[in-house]
Amino acid sequence: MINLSADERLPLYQRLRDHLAARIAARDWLPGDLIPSEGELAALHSISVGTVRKAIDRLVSEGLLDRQQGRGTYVRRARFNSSLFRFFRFQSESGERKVPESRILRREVMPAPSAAASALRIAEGAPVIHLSRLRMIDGEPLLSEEIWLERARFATLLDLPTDTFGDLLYPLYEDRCGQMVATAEETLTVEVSNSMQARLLKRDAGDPLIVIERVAFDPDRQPIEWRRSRGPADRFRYHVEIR
Amino acid sequence: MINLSADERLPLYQRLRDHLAARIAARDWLPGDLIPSEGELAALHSISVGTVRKAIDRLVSEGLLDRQQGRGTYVRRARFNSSLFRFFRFQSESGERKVPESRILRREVMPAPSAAASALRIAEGAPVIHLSRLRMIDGEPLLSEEIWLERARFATLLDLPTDTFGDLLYPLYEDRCGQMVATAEETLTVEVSNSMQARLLKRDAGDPLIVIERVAFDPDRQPIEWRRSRGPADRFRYHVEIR
DNA sequence: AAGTGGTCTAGACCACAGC
DNA sequence: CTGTGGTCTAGACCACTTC
Repeated sequence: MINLSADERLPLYQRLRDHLAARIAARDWLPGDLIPSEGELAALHSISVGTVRKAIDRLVSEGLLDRQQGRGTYVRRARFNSSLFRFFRFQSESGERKVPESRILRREVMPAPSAAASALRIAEGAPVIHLSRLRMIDGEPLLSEEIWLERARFATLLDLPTDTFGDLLYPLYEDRCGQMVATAEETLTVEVSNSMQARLLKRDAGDPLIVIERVAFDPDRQPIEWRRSRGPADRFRYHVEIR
Repeated sequence: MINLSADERLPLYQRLRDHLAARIAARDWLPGDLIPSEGELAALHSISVGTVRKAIDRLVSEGLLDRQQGRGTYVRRARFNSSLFRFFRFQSESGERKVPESRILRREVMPAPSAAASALRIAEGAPVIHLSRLRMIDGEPLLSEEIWLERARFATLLDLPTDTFGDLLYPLYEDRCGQMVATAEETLTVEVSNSMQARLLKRDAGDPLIVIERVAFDPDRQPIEWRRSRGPADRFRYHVEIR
């Protein structure tokens, strides 16, 4: 039997949820893996199957797990197709969505600026990796991104040539740094572009930009990445359902 | 005992969910009302409490019900305090949120323009009520709204002086027209203001605007209102959680 | 003290996947 | 056929609200 160590005042299913989330975060099970069956988990922790079900229900609704009747319960593969598809429309919507091309413009280690430090919950001035990146579709620039990562977690990124990063960062984080993005929070605002941003995005200075600030969390709810992306507002479109 | 009539192949909790949702749509219980306790519902339909709980869980996660431990389960009040609070920030965030003042600038009956007709799923040119409305906080204009309503449903609005409409339309729809808004869909884009919009919102022509197009649905999922609102982009802020 | 929702258990049976 | 998740039951005890 394995102990659920967390705060005893919390309900059992909550503690099991946290325990499972931690095991996923620790890459005990990788995305796509089958986790133990409900019965096995119940026996393992000496709790009832109903309680295990409730913990798993939570993780499914949080998007970490995926049930399949008759087969079992899987760790879900992270599929953040990036903010691009949620927030921007493309004229070239001819059928399939393409993954936008990415170009890393800059990579440096620096002391964490205060906004990045507070988003990542680390000390101001602690060493971070800063990336500048431009994302394009059909050669047209759509997002200019500034990305901050705690150096301790992502040191292996520094050994890799930036032109081998590929078009998506999150798979790179998983493969190279063992860091998995599970959820994220984004805040959108509108800004007027300065001349540098305008040049990057091939717009005119003074044109409106959408600014997307994102904090990405691992399955343990620790913030691991902070980024600020800017894209031309004329391409922006966002749809919500409210209830 | 009351029969859950729906398709017998569906799980019991699903059929109960549908039954309860229908009773809410039929205004059997009004927003704010206490529904019968879990035990009462179980006895009423001769099913077990666990099954009732699961049905109620669904409705809670769909936003139709609201549980309060020790008190009971309530029909959730539609609290669309307008897009204002979801999409805009206020400097005067000192404590409580105020309901913005509203001024109806214009009310007319007209043939439905094609965008309104397709959103409301009525014939193009069918008679609709068109309202223009300005929403302000502390005297500062924040949203300029154009609203379209099917005349058949909302005819009673035409008998009411517009200066008695009050600051919120949805309570008015409920009280005067028996029309209840349950859900909505919104699409956000960015536009550059023309001189008329700029004057209304006290900005300069050419300043960026957030455009919010909303279709509001009744509990039966029929569209009942279409509106297009414009607000100054410098006040815009939107937060999403992704998973 | 009585009534409500919240947690937890133990077990039955069903539906589906895979051998 | 076996093992998995999905549905449903019946009942215990806890935590909170109200009177």
